[in-house]
Amino acid sequence: MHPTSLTSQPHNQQHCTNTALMTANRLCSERGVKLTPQREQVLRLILQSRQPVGAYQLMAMLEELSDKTIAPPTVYRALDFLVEQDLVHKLHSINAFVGCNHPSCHHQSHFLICSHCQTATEFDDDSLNQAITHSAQARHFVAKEQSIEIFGLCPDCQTNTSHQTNA
Amino acid sequence: MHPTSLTSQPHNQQHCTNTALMTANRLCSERGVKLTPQREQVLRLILQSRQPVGAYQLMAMLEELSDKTIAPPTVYRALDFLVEQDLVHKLHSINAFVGCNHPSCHHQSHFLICSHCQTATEFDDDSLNQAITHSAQARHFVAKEQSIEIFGLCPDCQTNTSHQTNA
DNA sequence: GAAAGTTATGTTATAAAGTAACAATTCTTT
DNA sequence: AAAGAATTGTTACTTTATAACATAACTTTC
Repeated sequence: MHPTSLTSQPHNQQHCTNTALMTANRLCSERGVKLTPQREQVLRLILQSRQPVGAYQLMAMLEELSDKTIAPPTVYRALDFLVEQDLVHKLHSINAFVGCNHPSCHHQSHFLICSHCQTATEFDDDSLNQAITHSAQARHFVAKEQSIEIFGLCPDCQTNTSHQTNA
Repeated sequence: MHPTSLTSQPHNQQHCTNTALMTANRLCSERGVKLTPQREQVLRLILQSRQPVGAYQLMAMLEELSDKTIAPPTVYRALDFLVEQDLVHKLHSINAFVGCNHPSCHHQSHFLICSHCQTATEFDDDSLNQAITHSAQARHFVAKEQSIEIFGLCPDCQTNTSHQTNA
């Protein structure tokens, strides 16, 4: 397993989150930007969630935790920062956010999103990257950003054909 | 050029739209579903637009044309139908809709979206499809749908570095 | 061809997602 | 301590999308 992983597998969730937060702190410090308590809190909530989380879900969680009203800009600013720093990715198809798997290097990321349990698995496949680069070049298109989201059934949910959400 | 193309290149726009509408009508009839005047109108507006169109833009256009109030569900229902029938694709990153290039076959589609002129070019690259299938399979994931959106600069906007929107 | 069923559309209201603008605060630097 | 910059708080609003129910239009079937 990647030592700086920011996302969860069904093992030691708490440990992973902590490791990821430490990595995030280190990266921000190296980059001369600030992972303020508020930003770190949002990141923690995203990391602790098994599924991608929506901005308004995060708002509700923050309100629970702080016992005061949180307005949308508070969350969106934190998210903007985290996405900017590649600590979090946005899944456009479902308007939700997930922790980045390997935030250390600036990389292209792709997602497998399970339609059944909503788990999003990040992956970064070289041949896929090459295919994209090649496709773009063949069309004289200069590619900058990408959003690659694949829906289907994760390994667990293929066998568990039942109604459980795996949540 | 593909005989059943539903999208535009900077040539005979009107002709392309008409051809695409005929194809759409044929397909719907073959499939036993109805391309009602309202649905066809929405499709026409999408086809006639050079850029991807938002739902509320379509609403405004419909109001202009019909001179009466159009409510969101009217547009969204038509869009749902058109997307369902693969006559239109939704670009999730920008919440906008584009006509499908080759609606005849159920295919995977990918998009190059120009950050400068907002033009969305649909393409369907075999090696990219294979890379995706391979990536998914390697992770024991059963892929069903996909949303592949690549942002960057289209050929025109690389040379035209200026402020014009190419619209 | 009228009654029943189905599909499509109209209408009202509201939910969900995201941002603009400005005020207050805190953190930094001098 | 004062000035400047970054962050957070607050209010209001925009944009995107859907739920729920009423009405109208097609389509069988008898």
